[in-house]
Amino acid sequence: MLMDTQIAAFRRFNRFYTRELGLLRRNFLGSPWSLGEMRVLYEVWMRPGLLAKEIAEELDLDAAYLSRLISRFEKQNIVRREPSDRDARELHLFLTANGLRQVEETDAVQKSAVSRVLEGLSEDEQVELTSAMQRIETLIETSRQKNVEH
Amino acid sequence: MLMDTQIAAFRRFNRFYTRELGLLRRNFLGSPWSLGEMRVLYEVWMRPGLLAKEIAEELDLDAAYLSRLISRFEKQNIVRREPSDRDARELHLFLTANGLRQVEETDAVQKSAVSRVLEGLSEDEQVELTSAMQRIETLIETSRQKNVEH
DNA sequence: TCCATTTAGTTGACTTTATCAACTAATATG
DNA sequence: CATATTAGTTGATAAAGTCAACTAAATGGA
Repeated sequence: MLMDTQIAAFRRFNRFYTRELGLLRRNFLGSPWSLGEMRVLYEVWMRPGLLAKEIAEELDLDAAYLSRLISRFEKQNIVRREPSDRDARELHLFLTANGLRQVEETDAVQKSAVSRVLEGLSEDEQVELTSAMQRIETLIETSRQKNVEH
Repeated sequence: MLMDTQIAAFRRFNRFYTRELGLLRRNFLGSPWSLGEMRVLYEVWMRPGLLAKEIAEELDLDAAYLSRLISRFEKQNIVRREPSDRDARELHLFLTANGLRQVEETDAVQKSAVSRVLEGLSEDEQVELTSAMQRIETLIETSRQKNVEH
């Protein structure tokens, strides 16, 4: 059984990538938002009209925490809440024009942070890197399926 | 230039793996420590006699925050501080016997959490997964070298 | 139709995590 | 020796996250 080596490699990667994500995170400075805030805005950006509840599920955030985040975004004129026609409890979320502009700016900053890493590699290596990432996603999803089935 | 696709894939992976690490994190429940605490203890475990300063650099933690973490560990009889002979400002850190036992227990829990993911895969896939992880580490390190040079 | 239950979101109180600046004591350096 | 630097601590806060109680609306029977 090679399992033990595999486990060690897996965990080493987790430590490595935690640090790596931490480094990238510093690059978000310049952006006015934390990683968590950015991910909420990213969801609203990608799927306009989303409900808070759906974001909470997607990102596994506490409803109370999220509600406060969104209130703050609304006060700052970044996000707009729009009552649902079919269910008055629901509030659909949208970026305001102002919010869209800010999110796009931040997105560009993050893009260039990632870009800087890729630029340190040859084109072949770039493909290798992102292929490896895609492979990991696929394999972990595969494993999750198996674990859910049972 | 494929760059844009690469950037998108890279960032998708970052989002994916952030979530993934978040899930693993929940599994640490059962362990009495947060991810940050665990990483500090892990450092002391792996490199007995370490200084707080070295941990702060390694994990990029605030000195004040770390100082308090360590004080708490000391109160809980998990970590012991030992003044350095050559420099009285320095405090070498060690796990106590009690601390060692607890860290080992937690380590086993984490191992089995990772193990569960691997078990959802065939042996070939397991190797593929951890190879992809190692490849990513190597490539990102390579890129870092290039970026540091300049 | 009524009533119990569930659901989306909010609010208050609180804990944990993290940051910043000011500080002490020890060491290093010119 | 005098000044600057360093390891670590402390106080004051801020930011992030959690939990329970709550409101208002919708749902699903009996």
